[in-house]
Amino acid sequence: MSSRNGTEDGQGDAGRQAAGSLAHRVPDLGALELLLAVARLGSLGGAARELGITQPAASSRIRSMERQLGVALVDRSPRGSRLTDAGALVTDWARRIVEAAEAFDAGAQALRDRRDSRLRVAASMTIAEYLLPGWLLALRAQRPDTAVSLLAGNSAAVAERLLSDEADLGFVEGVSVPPGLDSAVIAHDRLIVVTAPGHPWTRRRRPLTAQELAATPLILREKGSGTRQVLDAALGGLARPLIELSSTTAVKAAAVSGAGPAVLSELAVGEELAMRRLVSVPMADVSLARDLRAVWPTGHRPTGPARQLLSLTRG
Amino acid sequence: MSSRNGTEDGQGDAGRQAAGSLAHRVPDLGALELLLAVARLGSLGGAARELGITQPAASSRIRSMERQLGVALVDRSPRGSRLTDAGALVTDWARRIVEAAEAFDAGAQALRDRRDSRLRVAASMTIAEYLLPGWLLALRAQRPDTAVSLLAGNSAAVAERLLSDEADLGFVEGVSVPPGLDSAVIAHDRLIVVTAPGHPWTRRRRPLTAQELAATPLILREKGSGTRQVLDAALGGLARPLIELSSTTAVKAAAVSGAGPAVLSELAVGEELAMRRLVSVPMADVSLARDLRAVWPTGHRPTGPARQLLSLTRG
DNA sequence: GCTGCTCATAACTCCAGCTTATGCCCTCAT
DNA sequence: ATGAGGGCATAAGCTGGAGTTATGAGCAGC
Repeated sequence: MSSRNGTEDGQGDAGRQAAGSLAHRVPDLGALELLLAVARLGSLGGAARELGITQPAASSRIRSMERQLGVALVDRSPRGSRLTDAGALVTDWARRIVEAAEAFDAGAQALRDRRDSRLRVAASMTIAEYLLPGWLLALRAQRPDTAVSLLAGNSAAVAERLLSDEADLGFVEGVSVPPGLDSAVIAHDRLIVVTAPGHPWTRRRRPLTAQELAATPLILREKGSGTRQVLDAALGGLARPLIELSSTTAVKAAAVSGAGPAVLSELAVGEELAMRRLVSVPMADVSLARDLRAVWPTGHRPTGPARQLLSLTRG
Repeated sequence: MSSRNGTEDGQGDAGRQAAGSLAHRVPDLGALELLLAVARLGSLGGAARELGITQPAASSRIRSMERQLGVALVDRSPRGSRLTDAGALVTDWARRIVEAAEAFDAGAQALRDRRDSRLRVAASMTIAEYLLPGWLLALRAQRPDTAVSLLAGNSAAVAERLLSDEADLGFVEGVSVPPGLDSAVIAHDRLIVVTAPGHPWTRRRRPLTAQELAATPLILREKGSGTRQVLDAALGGLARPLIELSSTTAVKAAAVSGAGPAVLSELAVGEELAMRRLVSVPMADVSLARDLRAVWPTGHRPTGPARQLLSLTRG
């Protein structure tokens, strides 16, 4: 498969794993970035230069990654390095991790740069969690020098920040727009009913009715949260809580563990649905759609970086 | 914000970053896992126990993560630790990275366990890249003890493995099912035309016609690839290559850099579209849909783990 | 045959993260 | 009140991984 490299590969004791949490079985970010650079540049040394390390460091790091995974990733030759078939696959999977890390970084940086940023954003939790990092990344690609600060809170907090001129642009997910603000719909979201696989509702043949939903104890966010507001409005204030939890994550975890049905934004459960950790239960007559809106103080149309960010969120 | 912790936070020199690639700005996987455990258990010591390290190690690691990010993440108190608001957000972003890492791990492990696995899967590249890791993760959740091996290749290679009994279940994306195999459609995919933002096609008011597409030099996969087959069939074998590249990734990279329009599976460009690195160009009269199919030797209906994996891929 | 690209190996340094040992704070039950 | 126990912090010492420099070897093209 290779020329002279002698990676030795598999067999050894690489078949086993079990030991060590993820961090011991998955190469760290630096190694994954290096792998992507090698894939792109076709050379260990070139990749090393790009990352500001020396060639032997890169060589050794790739080698130890191959040992860790038990798979040969690159085909070394005296005139460059190409990915093996397995390496190409691994590189694609690695790219996913790196992209998630980039989103993390964009978000974390916005969280850190509290004041004196060129663009101050206030957003509700669901948007801050699931959408904003991607937007910030896109913004950074277009304007690398724009420092962005982020403050996450509920609709009222967002409105307050905007009106006191502590933020330039806000994002909310409520049913109504807080007074004193102009808004534009940037996306749509829908609440869906989910349960763990195996729940009786997953075997229903007819969609669930609002009455049934209202009659069943549910895992819910606390009163006052955007999610809960929409649900209560749709059911006429009748939602019966089985438990009330204060974060989307906690609700998901409870639902996954089989505690009962939950109602959540479809943004929040994409991964879980794809992986069959949760199953969506069709609804018949209830409209749980809600708009996601960008908001700003009446009159103060977004300009400069705020306008640019806004334009990124459409589509 | 806290009791006595003294994290000191921000200011220092945390506002700046720029230096160091991602790996220097994003905590490593071990730290992120630790953070998730703290969030779940509400205690540093508890999280430490779960990960098999000591309490001081956990404490110090969380602290250095806070220093790295310049944000206080957990609120320490003599009776436990809770996430701060910022911490909750960071934790959600971290979960994305960890989930990508879990998919990586599931895939890598399948790649390593070449022979003597309980379930041997052969899949075409697009499926192996984008869908299989998630399925393997779901399978592992249900049957942690099932060792899976993965071999990626084109449709012909998949068919060959199945027919020579070197694989138990296959996945292909071609237009036709190779002879000797039974199949079931498990999902649908569509090829879409994409360009970098700013390309003239992104400002079109009418959808693109097949003729226009056929008349324009495109960034394409090489002849023989599943993607190219579908495109050539849809256009009547007329696709004009601007360049031919041998991996989806290379095509994407070329398109992002503005080299020209490309035709790719929508599975492959989800991230790029969301982030506005690429823009989709609507098509008028061409049907670029294709089925993704599970395949197995005629007669040999999947049983055991193969059947279970198959059931995970539907829906 | 020389030059320039590639990669590998060896010896050494350094730091991040781990451990053990210890102490303070707070709560709860006796 | 007072101890027991859970939770966190600090200090000192160890270790391994990742980095460095220095050097050698394979292959291409002039």
